Amino acid sequence: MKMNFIEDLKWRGALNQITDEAGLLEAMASGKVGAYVGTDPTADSLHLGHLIPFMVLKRFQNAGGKAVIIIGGATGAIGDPRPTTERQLLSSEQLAENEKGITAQVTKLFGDNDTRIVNNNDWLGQLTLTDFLRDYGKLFSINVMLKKDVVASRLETGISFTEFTYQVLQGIDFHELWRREDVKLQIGGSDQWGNITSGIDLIHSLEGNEAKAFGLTIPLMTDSTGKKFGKSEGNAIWLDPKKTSPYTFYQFWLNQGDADVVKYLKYFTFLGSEEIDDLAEAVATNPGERLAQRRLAQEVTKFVHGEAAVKEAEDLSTALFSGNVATLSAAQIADAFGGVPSFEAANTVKNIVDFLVDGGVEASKRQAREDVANGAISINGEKVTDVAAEINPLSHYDGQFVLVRRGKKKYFLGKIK
RNA sequence: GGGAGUGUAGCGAAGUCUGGCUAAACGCGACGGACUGUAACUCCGUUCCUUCGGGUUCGUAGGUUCGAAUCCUACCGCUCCCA
Repeated sequence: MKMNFIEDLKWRGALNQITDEAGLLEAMASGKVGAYVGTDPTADSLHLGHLIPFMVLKRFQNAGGKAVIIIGGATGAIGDPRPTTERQLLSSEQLAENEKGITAQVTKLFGDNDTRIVNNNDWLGQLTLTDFLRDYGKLFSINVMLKKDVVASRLETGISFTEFTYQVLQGIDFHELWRREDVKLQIGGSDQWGNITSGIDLIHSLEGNEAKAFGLTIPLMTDSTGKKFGKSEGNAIWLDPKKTSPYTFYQFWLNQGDADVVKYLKYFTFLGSEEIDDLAEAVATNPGERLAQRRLAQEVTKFVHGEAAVKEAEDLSTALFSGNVATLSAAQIADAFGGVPSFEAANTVKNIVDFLVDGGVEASKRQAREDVANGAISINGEKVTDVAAEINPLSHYDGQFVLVRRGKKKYFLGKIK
């Protein structure tokens, strides 16, 4: 049985609020309509949190819609208010750099025939202050703006006029896309509800109450322990392979707990209900197999980094967790371990503790000594427990590499200069 | 402008009255180890640096003292109340 776009989202647990479910389905049925997700260039890469609305947009596209993505060059210069504190403005250089990075990533994820990627600086950047106040400002009621959750929470601690205005800009975005790209739906995280409804209200003001415009938000993602999703050891998981290697990315998904994996399969993959039900069954009957985790890791890594990256990540995982790394050749090391954090090492014999600290594997000598003494350190596949041990970087792999393992599964690759 | 608080290790939070036993309780996080499914739970260890002698810390700068996170002075930051 085939579910429609909304039913599918509900089944996936990916629907938080929607303005007019029946109206949206009707609009989708009566012709090709567009939906958009906006993202501000607050960093030079997207992370897993950003992926959530994009996945929904992709589903919309798969359901026959047109996908539009706004890169918020202009809104990013203003800053979407956070519930607690004012944002630090980004420099225009930083902003430009972030825009470049994020545009490239989005293009990689969505860059096909049926996707439009636009930058709101193209229209917001042209708007003069007086036009802004006359054409749009009149249509926004301060009273309504003050009631938006984010603004209300900030009235206690203070909010600048700049950030207060953000919702107007996002409203203009929605209208602009409505006008020029036939976009009828805006998709965002649950914190975007206020901004989305601002846009819908603006469209109604400008185009009449009959104008079709819809909004949809996605629930905040948390793991089974209630923690915010998407961090690994305190670090964000980035989509940029230079910031988070495909191997680390793959491992992040592979290591998800049984309690979360089915939820994530629904959220982050395009697998259908039968297949996910089967995987859920596998988790219940044979959790040790981790069939669901493996499938999750494959699917998401494929979506973000491509088929080849999946194979590399799996090969590397196999090498690290089952193989004997000491027997690998230098070429195999170079080939397989590209995804592991690396450092430069001198070609001279060095004490193990100094070697680890100099390579950035350990933060201090005290820590290094502790880990060595605890048997947490392996060099080229051999455990080193003597704090006084000397490391000869040229002893393995044709003198090109030193493979360091800290703990059970953290690897570092020393490249000999 | 007046008044009352408050500032301690990554975070939270004791210690301050009654100076030394305090490199500083405890919790969280983080990092290791055992167990295991490259899990979860649980358990154990570590968590300022170190040439392992010691060194440098409790907002900042001075002062009192044999000795200060603890007492005094000034300054800076934050919070609350009144105007």
